[in-house]
Formats: sequence, structure tokens, C-alpha cells
Amino acid sequence: MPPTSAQNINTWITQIHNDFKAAVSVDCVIFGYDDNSLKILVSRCDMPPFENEYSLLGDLVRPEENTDEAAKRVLMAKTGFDDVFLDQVHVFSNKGRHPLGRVITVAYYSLIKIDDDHLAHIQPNNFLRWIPVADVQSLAFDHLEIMSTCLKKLQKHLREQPVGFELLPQKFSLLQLQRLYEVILNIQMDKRNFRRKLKSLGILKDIGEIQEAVSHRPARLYTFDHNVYEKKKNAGFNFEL
Amino acid sequence: MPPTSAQNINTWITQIHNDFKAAVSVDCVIFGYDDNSLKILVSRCDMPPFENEYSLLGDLVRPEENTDEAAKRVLMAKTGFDDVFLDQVHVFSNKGRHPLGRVITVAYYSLIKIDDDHLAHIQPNNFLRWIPVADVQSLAFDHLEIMSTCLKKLQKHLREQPVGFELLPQKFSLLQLQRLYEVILNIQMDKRNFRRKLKSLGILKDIGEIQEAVSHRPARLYTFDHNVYEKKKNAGFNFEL
DNA sequence: CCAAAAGTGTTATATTTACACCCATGC
DNA sequence: GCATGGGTGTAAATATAACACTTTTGG
Repeated sequence: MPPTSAQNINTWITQIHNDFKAAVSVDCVIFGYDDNSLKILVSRCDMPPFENEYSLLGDLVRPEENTDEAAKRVLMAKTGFDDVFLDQVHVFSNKGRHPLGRVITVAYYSLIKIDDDHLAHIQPNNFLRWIPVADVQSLAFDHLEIMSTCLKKLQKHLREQPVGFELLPQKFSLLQLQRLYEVILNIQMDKRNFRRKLKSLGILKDIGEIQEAVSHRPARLYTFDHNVYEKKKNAGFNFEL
Repeated sequence: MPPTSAQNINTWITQIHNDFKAAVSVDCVIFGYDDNSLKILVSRCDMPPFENEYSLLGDLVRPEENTDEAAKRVLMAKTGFDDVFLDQVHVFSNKGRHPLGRVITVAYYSLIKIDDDHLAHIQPNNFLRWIPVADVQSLAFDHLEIMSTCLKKLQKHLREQPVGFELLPQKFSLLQLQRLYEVILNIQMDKRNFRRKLKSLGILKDIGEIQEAVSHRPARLYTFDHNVYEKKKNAGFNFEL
């Protein structure tokens, strides 16, 4: 016999307000790209038993915000940037994943440009550190698994839409862009084919400037053309590499 | 000045065990395919103010289970199937999304074969109903948005990996498969190109049987070859359509 | 003049698209 | 015999992959 409406609702009310509640957090895998290497921003963990580990940046979701807002708040607090690429990736909810009790976390990944503005912001905070993804052996909690899941999502995204620009300075050379793809996807690419392909997407704007003070032939500099990208995306254009 | 460790932990303990808790639920968008139409399994909603609406199938996550387990439990309870395709899609956490208070929900989509086993299971439960996705105008809570997000994810998956088989009977004809792609993706496909492409993936097994009692030339029947698929997937094969 | 990265085209191969007719079955 | 879906091949266009040399700058 199916339950009646009244029974169902009373059960819900009891459970929502008592035993079935959980703390909900967000954790951000903040990717940056610097010195030909993909890095994540982590913080020294201050919670036993992980005092010697680094952890991702996160916080509990507050009663008045949704998880996107919580993630944006964490990013603003830790990086000084408000307008960053942010993507919800996956929920991690295994029993026992947090030593203080049940904490269900929503993982996000974000992409930021490691520039002087940002570095000035984190300088005073000696708990924060950029570490190369390739060097990460372990992290506090289940954060290694979270990082790994987010890295896979970033790699997938990189192949199907132009997210790489979010990690580069506003002006960049084609080789810089190619190296970024190579580092993140862990593959080698052909210079001429890469250039042809990217130019054919039509989302690079040649700004008529060249590199300065480099000890080789200076490269042309490009920017990402957001307008063209949005227009083409809405028209169903396929940006796959 | 950065906070000390002790302060941080005490703050966490307070927040985890008091004001910052939320109820967490799972909601499943259960897709089925029948009669050349994509459908979802919904239930008459018994919670004000949505008594005249249908809602997705979901439940609160219990203290001893993770969200995947909760979603599997819901599926087992509502469809009678244990071994179904299930994919976590997105978290919905807007304030006010649930009338009884803060409920954060993790959305899953799943694919099931609407066959006799299943129909026998839901028959006794008159609260459940299959409705064509195309006919859904509104659902309780924010479930219309959840359905729409899950449908987009299904469409994306269908283009990049062979999930369509999960919706068909074990034995199917190539036209059945093509119609499924056309209905879900809302496009027209060329019969000869579709067949060539699918056969080239190597994951169809011709079982040497043909349709019976059809008033036209009977079609050959195929099954999905899980073994070959797993092998090719692990080798990095690209199944994009 | 040397080191370092910039920049550039062609050819072969693989993939995708468009397209039309005869076949087997039930009624 | 007719309605219904089953089943098949080819040619053109497009996209991808492989590959090497000259140019420009700083030191």
C-alpha cells in the first residue's frame, strides 16, 4: 500500500529538521598556469590528522547562499578575483571523508591568471601556495581524488571549448598557447597544424603587437575574442581540437 | 592577520553541528524510451503547494550512505532495477527551492529499459507515470530545470559514448537505434552513413537473428558488445558520432 | 655568427557527406 | 500488388596528419 500524503510530509519534516541533515561545503580546485606548468592553489591544512598536508580551498555553504555563490566567495577571498571561470564538477559524499563528521562537498574547478594583481593579493597570506599538479602526491581529506576528477574535467573542456585562454595573460603568443595545451593534455602537438586549426576557429584577434625584449625573433601577440566566440557558440559552432 | 588553527577548527565544529547544516537529497531523472519517444518516470507530488504537479523521484540522503548509494536506492525502489546506468549531473541549491526548508539536491540521470519486468514492478504503484519529455510543461519544485539540465547531459553523452543501448531492448535493429538517436538529439540522420559509422565502432554484435512477425522485410538484430566496448575504451578509442 | 623561437605550404590519408534503388515480408 | 521498412555503394568535399626550411632578434 502506498503511503498517504500526510505521512510522507511528516516524515520529510522530521528528517529535514533532524537526523538527516549534513554539513555542505564547497571545495575549489583553482588552476593556474605559470612557467610552463599547471599548478593548483592550496593551503596548509590546519585540521588533525592532516596538519602536514595541503588542502584545497573551500568553506561551508552558508544558509543564505547557494553552492555557486559559496564557491565564488571562496575564490574572491583566496585569489582576490571576482570574475573567474568556475565550473561545478562533482559531489563527494563518502561517509568518513571528513574527520569532524558528515560533510558533503561540492567540487568546483576554476581557472585564473597568475599575474601581479593576484600575487599581491596572496603574498600577505602565508598559508597559500601554488604547487605544480605534477608534483602533488597527496592532499588532506579526499582532496587528491577531487583534484584528479577536476583535472580530468579541465582536460575534457580544453578539447571541446576554448577555456585555455583563461589561464594565459591577456596577450599571448601562439606558442604559449600551444605549450599550454601540451602541458595540460600531456601530449605533443604539431606547430603548423595547431596554428592553422586555431586560426580557423576565428576566435583569436591579432592585436598588431609583438613580444619585446626577447632574445629571438619576437612573436605576434593575440587576444581571445570573446564576442566572436559567443556569436559562434550560439550558432552551434564546434570548437573541438 | 590569518586565523590560527584552533580558531578555525572551533569555528568548523560549531558550524558543522549547528546552523550551517542542510538536508541533502538526490533526485533522479529516469529516462526511458518507448514508442519512438523519450520519457521520464515521475510521481504525483504530494507536497504543498505542488499537489497538482508531477515530481522527479528522489529522497533524502541517509546518514549512512553517500549520494550514489542514495540514488541507487531510489532507483531500486521505484523501478525494480539494481543495475542501471546512473550518472551524477549537477547540484541544485538555490535558497527557497524547497518549501519545507533548505534542501540541497544532487541530480542524477539514469537510463532504463521499459520492459515487462519493469512495468510489472510499477504497475501496483499508481503514483508513478511515464510521461514523454516533449510533453513536460512543468514539474514540482525546480524539477523542470533539473530535467532540462539532465536532458542536455544525456544528449552530450549520446554523442560521445554509446549510452543509447541502455534504453533499448537487449536485441534491437539498426533502425531502432537510429530512431533513438534522432529522437533524443532531435535531428535527422542518414541511414547509410549511420550504419557505416556504427558498424565501424565495432561494438555491435550481429546475433544472427531477425525480427519476427513484422509486416515488412525483417531486420537483423544486434546486441551491444560490452566486452569490445570496454577494451576499446581503455585503449583510448573515440566513440564520437 | 650563434642560439632560440617565429613563421610558413604541400601532399597523402582519413573522414564525412550526399544521394537512389531493389529486397523481403504481411496483408 | 502494395505498403512498409531493410539493406546496400560510390563519388566529392572536407578535415587531419606528417613533414623542413627560412626569418628575426639578442647576445
